[in-house]
Amino acid sequence: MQNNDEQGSPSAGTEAGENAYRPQAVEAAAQQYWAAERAYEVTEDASRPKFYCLSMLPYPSGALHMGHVRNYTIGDVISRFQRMQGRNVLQPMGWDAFGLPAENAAIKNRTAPAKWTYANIEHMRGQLKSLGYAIDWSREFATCRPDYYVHEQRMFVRLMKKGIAYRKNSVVNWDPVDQTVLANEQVIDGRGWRTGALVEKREIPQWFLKITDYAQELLDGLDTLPGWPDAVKTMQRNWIGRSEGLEIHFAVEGEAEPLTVFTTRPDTLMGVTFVSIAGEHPLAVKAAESNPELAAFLSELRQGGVSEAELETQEKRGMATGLFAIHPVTGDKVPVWVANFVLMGYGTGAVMAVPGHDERDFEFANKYGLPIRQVIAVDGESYDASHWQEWYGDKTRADMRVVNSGVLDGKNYREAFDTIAEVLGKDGKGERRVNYRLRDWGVSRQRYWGCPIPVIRCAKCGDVPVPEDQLPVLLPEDVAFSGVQSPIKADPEWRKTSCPECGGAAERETDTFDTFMESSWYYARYTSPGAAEQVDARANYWLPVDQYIGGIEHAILHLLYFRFYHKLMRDAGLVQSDEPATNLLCQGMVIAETFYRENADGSKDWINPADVEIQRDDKARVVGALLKADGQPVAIGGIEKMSKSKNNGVDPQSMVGKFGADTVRLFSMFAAPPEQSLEWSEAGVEGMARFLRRFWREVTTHASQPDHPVVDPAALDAGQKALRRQLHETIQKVGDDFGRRHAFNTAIAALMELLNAVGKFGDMSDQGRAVRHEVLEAMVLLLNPVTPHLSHALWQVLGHPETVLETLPWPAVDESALVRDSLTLAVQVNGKLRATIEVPASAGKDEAEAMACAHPQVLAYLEGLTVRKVIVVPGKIVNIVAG
RNA sequence: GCCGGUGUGGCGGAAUGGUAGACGCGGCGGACUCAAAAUCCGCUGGCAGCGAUGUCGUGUAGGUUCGAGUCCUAUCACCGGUACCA
Repeated sequence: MQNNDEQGSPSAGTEAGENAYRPQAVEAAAQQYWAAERAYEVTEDASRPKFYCLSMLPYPSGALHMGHVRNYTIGDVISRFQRMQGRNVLQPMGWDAFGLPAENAAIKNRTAPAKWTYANIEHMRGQLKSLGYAIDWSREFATCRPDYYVHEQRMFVRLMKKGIAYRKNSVVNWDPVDQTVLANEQVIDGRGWRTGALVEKREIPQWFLKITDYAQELLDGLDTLPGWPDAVKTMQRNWIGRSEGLEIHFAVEGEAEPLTVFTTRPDTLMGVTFVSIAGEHPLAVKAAESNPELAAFLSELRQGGVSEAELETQEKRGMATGLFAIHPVTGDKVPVWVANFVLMGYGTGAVMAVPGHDERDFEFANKYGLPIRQVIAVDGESYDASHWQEWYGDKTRADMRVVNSGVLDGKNYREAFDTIAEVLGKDGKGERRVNYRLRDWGVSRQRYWGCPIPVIRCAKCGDVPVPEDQLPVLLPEDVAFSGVQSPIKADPEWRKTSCPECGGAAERETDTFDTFMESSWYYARYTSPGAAEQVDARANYWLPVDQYIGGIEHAILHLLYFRFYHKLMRDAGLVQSDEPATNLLCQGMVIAETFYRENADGSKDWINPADVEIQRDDKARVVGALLKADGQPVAIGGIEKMSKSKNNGVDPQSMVGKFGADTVRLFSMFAAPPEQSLEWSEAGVEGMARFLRRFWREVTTHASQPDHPVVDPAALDAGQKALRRQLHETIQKVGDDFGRRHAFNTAIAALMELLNAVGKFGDMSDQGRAVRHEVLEAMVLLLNPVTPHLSHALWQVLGHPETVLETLPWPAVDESALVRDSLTLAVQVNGKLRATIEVPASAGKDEAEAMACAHPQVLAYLEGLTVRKVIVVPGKIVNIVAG
């Protein structure tokens, strides 16, 4: 059905066929040559600067999608560019092979997750290879193989011994019908996605890594990363959430243990009118034992999922426990309430409530009729307990003062903070404390398709790490997936073992690791293929990663665990650097238009953009769309992230088949700057194919011309000089755009402009052909990072032997070619453009000002006005201020 | 809810406080062709004008500046993350 020649190679079968650009043949030849030469396999080389260019490794979901193509093309352009700068470039690839989708596929298709995963890897590797990336495939691995995860297990048992890995209870989503733990993604509107049952919160024991021990270092480290985007660093800072405050102990009537709260606003302590605790707090649980109404409320709070987005958007609700806390300064009794917005996982699970000066407490107090006390005042504002105002909660205002608070009266935030810290400290009722929002990393998953946690549970000895000589703990791959239950949890035989310490009967841990564990250290493993330990000395040659590239959706979790794990490896003596990557580029999503038809029952059938024809009015505005198959209208659903559910994904493989890899690569780099979202447009892709055909034709036509002398800069006429100047300006811009700005789209635009100029340059004289040759040869090299197959072929057309282009140097800028005789300046009158003037390049400010003021159009605007001031920006603009 | 980001012609985007709309797509007109495709040439932000040109214009409302798409304040919409999707 699909005939490539019909759509892809328009000149096939025409007279120009001999000379035509045939991407399939060009790409196959280049890829074969690179493979035969092992062109991109690298080893450590102390004589050259290294460059480690890393793209986030793919999850083998089944087929490559456009997001992968974009990610890996950005990495490949940077890699090839850096090679042409003389660097020893490592660009590896692997597979993040454990994960939930393999289990879902297993349940749906009754296949083993391992089989599904390996088949996907085979398929996707072929797809990646067809795109011609300069990858060192000899370093490839899949994280689901024991020779990969054994190192992760070994690290974990060592971390247990260090006390960094520990076990505690924490809350999960529980599906009461399937009797399984659900991922947050599997909870939809508070119900399990398969069963539709109301989800409950349930506490179970889980393994954690003490990332909070590294909170301060992770925070401080951000200041050592100028090559990371500010947005990512800001998000990580806020996520870690360092705050300085006081931990304050409230005695509770009838209880031996005090109730401890953390607050950043001890200056408002005298405004405390109640204390709020989480539903899971031991005090609340105890109080509920003798209070059926409270018990009912607590069980209501247990309904629903555990995600922060769900918890934080719930209506604020609470109930009195009947308990009273004693105010540490006044000795007053204040009630203890359960509130659904206090989370057991944060801080101490209890907060002091200051409704007068905290907006959430203010709403809560008004809802439940709890007292509100003003303890802060600012100049010229009166306090009204029925309406919240911004200044109530603002501790930064210079004129804020504490009131109604005894010894604190008249003090500002800082003074009151220090005073109360001292007062409470003396009595042992409170102390200064730095708190982090960051919580320890829960690494346990109650799933099958993951790395087994190497722990043995013994009734006598407790949790015992699996001895290192017994590692790896293997995950069986040949399993039947009967229901939703993990096969290793369902199999009593797998669990059975003996305790390494007492030798008695014991059971293996059946939970597996969070898949973020594998993706936290894979970058280090690429440097040390085959190493007996996690990494060897080679890691210190390649690390840190010089350029890391991946989606912005990883800004917090993956990129924080990645930094944390690197520090764990450093503290284990495995690597020497403090941070894993010096530069980070976060690419945007790939999006596309969606189309659908609505069924009688209101459901929607989503139609792929490839099957739809767009209708436009005479101003080219989109007015509708037709299904190609039946010519009948379809509805337009808006532009969204490419996804299976909206059927708006464009298959990279079919695009490569139709246009060739170079065209696909060129479009994905041209259509948008890398950090913005990219809208797929097949018409846009056709434009790129057009550009490459024109370039091909220009080079092959030129190559068929007679020989020419070398360029003699002194002998050039104005037209030849102008083209040569544009070439060297373009070399300068493309180098800067690729190397520093990562503005690939504008680099390509400049190359298109250069080709347009060559197309108009009809000069067939000796020097004309010599300049054209210089331009085309440089363009082949400048385009090589983006369209390496085409450049590989055209380099030979230009008379060179076949070679790996990355062994050639990047074109050099000839500064003397950039010199201009005159410059164009914009002339403004009162900030509005009124004329442009040509001034000699040597002209100074005074000369430019004089010429601007003498311009007839400018004089017309100045009539009747007095010139008050003239601003001259050399080479840019003259602004005449007159009135 | 909270944290971060984005908003410019019909569309993707360009403009690193200095001529808004480079480059590409789409559209319109023309050349070539028996015809079509491909290719090539010209035009293409709105309004007014035959035109030269004028005028408005970067989500919305203010502000700073000789000069603001760019900086500041407020606001709206959309996107990403929110700790078990990866």
